[in-house]
Amino acid sequence: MAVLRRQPTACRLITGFRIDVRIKGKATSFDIAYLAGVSQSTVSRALRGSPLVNEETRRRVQAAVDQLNYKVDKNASNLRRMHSGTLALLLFEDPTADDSHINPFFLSMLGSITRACSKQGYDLLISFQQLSHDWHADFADSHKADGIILLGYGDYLAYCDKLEKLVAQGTRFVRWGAVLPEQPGISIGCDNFRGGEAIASHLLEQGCKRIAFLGDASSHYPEFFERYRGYAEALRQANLQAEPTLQINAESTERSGYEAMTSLIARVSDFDAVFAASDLIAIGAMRALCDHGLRVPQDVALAGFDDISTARFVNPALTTVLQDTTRAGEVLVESLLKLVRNEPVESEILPVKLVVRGSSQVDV
Amino acid sequence: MAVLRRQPTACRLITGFRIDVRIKGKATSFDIAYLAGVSQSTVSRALRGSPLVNEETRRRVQAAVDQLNYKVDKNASNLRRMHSGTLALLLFEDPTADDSHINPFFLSMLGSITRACSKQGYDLLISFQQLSHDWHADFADSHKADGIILLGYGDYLAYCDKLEKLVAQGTRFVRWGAVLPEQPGISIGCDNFRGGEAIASHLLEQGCKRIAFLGDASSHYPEFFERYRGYAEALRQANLQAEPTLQINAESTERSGYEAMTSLIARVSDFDAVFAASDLIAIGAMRALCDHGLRVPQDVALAGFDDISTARFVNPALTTVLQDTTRAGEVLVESLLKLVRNEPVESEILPVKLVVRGSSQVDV
DNA sequence: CTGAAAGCGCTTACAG
DNA sequence: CTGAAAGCGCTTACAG
Repeated sequence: MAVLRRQPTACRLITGFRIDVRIKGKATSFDIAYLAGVSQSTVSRALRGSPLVNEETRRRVQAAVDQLNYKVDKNASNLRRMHSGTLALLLFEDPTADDSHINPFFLSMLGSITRACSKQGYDLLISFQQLSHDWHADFADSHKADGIILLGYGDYLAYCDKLEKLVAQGTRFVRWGAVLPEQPGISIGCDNFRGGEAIASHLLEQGCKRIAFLGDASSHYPEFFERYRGYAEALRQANLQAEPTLQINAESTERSGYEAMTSLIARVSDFDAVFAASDLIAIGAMRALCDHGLRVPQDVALAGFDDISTARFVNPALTTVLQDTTRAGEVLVESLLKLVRNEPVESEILPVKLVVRGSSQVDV
Repeated sequence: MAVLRRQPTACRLITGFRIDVRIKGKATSFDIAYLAGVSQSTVSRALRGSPLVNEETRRRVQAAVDQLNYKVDKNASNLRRMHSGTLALLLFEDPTADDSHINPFFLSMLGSITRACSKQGYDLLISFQQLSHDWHADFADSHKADGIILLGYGDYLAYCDKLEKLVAQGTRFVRWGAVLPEQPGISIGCDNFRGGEAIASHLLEQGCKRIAFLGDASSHYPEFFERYRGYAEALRQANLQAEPTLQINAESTERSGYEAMTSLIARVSDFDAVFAASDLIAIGAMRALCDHGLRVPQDVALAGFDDISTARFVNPALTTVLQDTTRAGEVLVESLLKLVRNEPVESEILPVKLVVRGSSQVDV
């Protein structure tokens, strides 16, 4: 009798659909409905956890689902619900970077973002982008993602107006980076200023007086700039001054750190400490110092920023600033989902922690 | 007149749909059709590059698309085409690993896989998985992905029967790992055996006689085991033998390398070289050697495997084996797409390259 | 609590 | 070369 009541489903079966199911593993909600002896609507309700479904019915549906190893088709579900259930992560790279030069810090962020997404039941779509590309239109518009997380490095000013465009077209996004007034959209970042201040204060406490800064210090790279401003502030409080000759531009790679350090050594002889704007820069700098016969920390104290996992294992171990990437990933995803749900969201600055290791402890 | 001919579209407009378009940025192919003065079918054909469309018509459609910033809805398109346009990457981790302990080598792979995917017009969905989870059913079944790339570490034997299940249920997948006979499915991997052989031969040429191996050497970890077998083969060719006391288990983290090295030092005093099964292990080992007053390479020559970007910048720079991750990513994606298209595919072993640096050059 | 039906935005035979 | 129509597999008002 049940069979007679469900003509459409029976039809599917008669036309060999069941064989299809077996072969391709593509049972539909109609097959579940047939097996459970209910309507397809009820299957859908049961699977979406609707309170309207009777407990006993729900159990029968679940049994059929298990038996056929059924999974709701995301494409159909998303299409109908006009919602993608997916967030997109755009990871920017310098145009020059090859695969192996992605900052491990971003990997760590990637891991925690992925975890945070799946905890919220969202998928994560990842795209590596050159800053120059026309990325701003790509994701949200094609309904692939409900919102975008922007992560990466590169010239901030060059992509600022793309952020404006995103805001203008109503795309939901959050970015990881410096949190400054007047920025378009929502930003989440760590407290770069206090991190820089903490490093410089620590180096001053170690008795260092001439502390070099390796990394860009301009509004093109706001995160490094904030670290620099924190460093300058700590110097000021010690009645010292940040000297332009002690600042060398570097991007966040070991190679760039090596080169910056080499050029500093060539230009200046009386520095007693180096604050590298990232751990990768610091690792390159450490190598350069060593190649030039300078000992860390006896001749030059050294500190980085990020606390990537290698920092603890270089020799000597690297003093640095820990960014809590797990928390960062969660805040990014939570903020973006609030945006998606049209709830109010604020930019947020996450605390950092100074991690002192051998590379800066002069008297050890 | 054109308006009269397109009732359905006109309807959409009358009911305020156009306002929707402006606000939500969701133009549909019907809006494009209206604007271009053609049918929606033609819009779809034009956009999918059908040869059936007149050049002039195609141009008009394109103009409308540009004007409304239209993007094809992937959910609808994929649903209709019964194809997701998406590949999934499952990255396995040890249950113990936290975010910051992901091997940079896998990041590098991730980058090149992402690039290879977008070159082929596919999206990449990423999921970090514990080996223990019920991951095998997750992706392909829910139509989120046309195929799966498996990448990661962990006990091979523990997940081998899950591979069998994947094969049994017809899921398309390729895995990165050791390429061995009798494995279920398609595997792509580097030539771990020759890599291990090359390292050991090189160390022997440097005059080393008692070469330790840091890393698992059992069928639970086939990649490390292949490296170990290569190492043992090189020793054999030099009329030496791999000694069990000189092999210490380690997983691919700096910490594990540090611990393995420490325990080797405690147990054995007369080794003159260390071959670490990965660069991370080597970096941890280098630190442990140093902490115990042993100099690299004067007292102990050291080599790793992978050539992560940090390898060049530790001090001394690390001798290692380069895996071509760019090529690896391409081969993984190409092989998977062949599988998706039901074309024949074979497992493949990619060549490696010995990279000699300071850590193993005893006479420098 | 349940079922029949409309519709999400496309693609693609089918019929000119 | 083009259009009208069916249908991909769901979700959700609507009507019991």
